Amino acid sequence: MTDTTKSFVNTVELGRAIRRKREELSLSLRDVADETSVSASTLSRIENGTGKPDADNIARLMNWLDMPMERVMGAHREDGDDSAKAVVYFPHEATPDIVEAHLRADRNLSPETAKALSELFRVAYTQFSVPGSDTRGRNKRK
Amino acid sequence: MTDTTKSFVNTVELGRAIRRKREELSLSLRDVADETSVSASTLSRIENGTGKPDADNIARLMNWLDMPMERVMGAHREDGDDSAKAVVYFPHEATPDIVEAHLRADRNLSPETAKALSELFRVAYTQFSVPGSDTRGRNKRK
DNA sequence: CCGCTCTGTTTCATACGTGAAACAGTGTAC
DNA sequence: GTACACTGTTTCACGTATGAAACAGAGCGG
Repeated sequence: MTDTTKSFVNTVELGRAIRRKREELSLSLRDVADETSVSASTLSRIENGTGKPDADNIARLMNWLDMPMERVMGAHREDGDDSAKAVVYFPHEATPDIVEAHLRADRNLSPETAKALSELFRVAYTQFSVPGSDTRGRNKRK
Repeated sequence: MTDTTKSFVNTVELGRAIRRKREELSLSLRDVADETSVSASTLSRIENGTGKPDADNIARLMNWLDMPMERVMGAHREDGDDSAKAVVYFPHEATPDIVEAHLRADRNLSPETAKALSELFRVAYTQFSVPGSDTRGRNKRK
């Protein structure tokens, strides 16, 4: 199930980002629909992570979010030495979810900071993540 | 204004890039199909610019091309340069120093977390940094 | 209470992208 | 010749993403 070689488009992340920004701006689904030319129904499905959005719609929404494509369409394959791709090994084993949980659990942490850092971590992680699987101690040497 | 009605996915550019690299490597469609998990038929259609590929397939092929998503999705600029490097634009204006200052100022934040996150941010930032946000100038300039 | 207007969600028919397989060439060997 | 192994292209049944419209609910004014 956690086959990273198959699922390239992180629709869940996209959906959450959209909902977050939309609620932040107090916009309705139809408002965003008007702005992005993505129908409200499709928008709802995307926010709820149902199905896989069309490429055009993804692009439109990424544009609306002002979010880099790599954030959602990050593809890391485990093929050989492509030294061009930077790989970072994070201190301790940590996944975005774990970090986010940590930050969220830290009640003394200001919400903005927690959010920003969580988002930051996710960006960096999805970009640099070790090709192996999740929290396993297997880090691939280059 | 935000004429999002335009097609964001430049399939023609993608198709040409694939064909170019494929022929450069003297690979058959089925070879690339094996490498990318994209069927040869779909690959042929993409190379010929027929239809609009699935988001997953686009991501797989971008990965195979080692080409940034912006090249195909969103505002694409005409440029003969093939410099393909992953670029991440962090949300909001944030430099490692600013973030570190924030973390340091947040006294309620556990020191280890603060340190780890600060370090993490610096690593990610220096890796991905978009020094001038040079060529794009689309927005989010700094 | 009854409309009215907003919200997000969910049918529903349609459109289309998909991969397997069939097809059409093109060499190359025997 | 005619087999065989390739190539790229296209057909075909199927799955599914899509937007319009219908739906369910909340809030509000009359």
